[in-house]
Amino acid sequence: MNVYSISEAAARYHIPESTIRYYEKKGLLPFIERDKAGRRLFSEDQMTLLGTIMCLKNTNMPISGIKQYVDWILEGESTLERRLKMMNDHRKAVLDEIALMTDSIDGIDYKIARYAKQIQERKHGKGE
Amino acid sequence: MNVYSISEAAARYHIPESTIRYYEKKGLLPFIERDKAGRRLFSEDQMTLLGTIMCLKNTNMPISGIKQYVDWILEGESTLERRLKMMNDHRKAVLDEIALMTDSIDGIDYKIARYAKQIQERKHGKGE
DNA sequence: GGTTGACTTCAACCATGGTTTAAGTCGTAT
DNA sequence: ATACGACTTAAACCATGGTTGAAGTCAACC
Repeated sequence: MNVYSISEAAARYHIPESTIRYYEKKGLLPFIERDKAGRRLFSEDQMTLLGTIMCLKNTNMPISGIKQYVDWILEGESTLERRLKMMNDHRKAVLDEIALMTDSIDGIDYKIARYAKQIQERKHGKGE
Repeated sequence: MNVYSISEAAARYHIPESTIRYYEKKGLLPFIERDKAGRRLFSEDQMTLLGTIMCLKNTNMPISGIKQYVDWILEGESTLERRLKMMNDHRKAVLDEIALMTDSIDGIDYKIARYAKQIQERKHGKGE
């Protein structure tokens, strides 16, 4: 079984090592082995978990929510339904957030159009 | 010219009054008049500005960025190009963020599919 | 004329999500 | 043997974006 150092994990997900240590301390990355010098060794499974954590983080799930999710994974099969519901609820929340952002872009586009027009008008007005 | 109270402004944009006071203190809402009892009176223009601020906030522009934008508005016509560029840059950043979220949803969907399958399998396995 | 409701100010407080710093350990290359 | 780079810990520090509390003012209703 291949293992990875913290710098490899950090590089793979484009995050600082300090963030990974912080996540471990918060309980998002349980059971990370160490080599005899005390350095973290990430298994393939833990890299995958970190990938999942990044998906959740990228979609603005709070640390506390991610922690709950990881705790349910550790608890085993009996939490499958809860995990499924959590992911489904989260998916919905993310789609809502994207919709809000998309709507807000319309307001921004309106500003862009107005500024572009005003700048054009000012150019044409020059020298008249 | 119609004017609005802070509670009307809060209701219109679904935010707490405390947030509006906070935004004013941060310089996002300049020149708000008061009645003789010291209560804020929002003009139609200021309500519109608050609407724009909410668009920027909903798309995760930091307060400092919104402040810069408002300062440029106050500075007048000479900042039109800068405002246009800012809105264009922001638009691009928002689209990138939406793309990242959309990609992350794929990871979540994968989990949803796996959990749904595992739950199904467990059901069928029961009683065998 | 007293109470109620909507507002005011200012400062203190809070959660979130990390980042930074200091001091130290280990393995390897010179 | 020593210097270097990669790593470790724990605690302190930081920015962001508000929220909350105390104490007070004012207009209007009973």
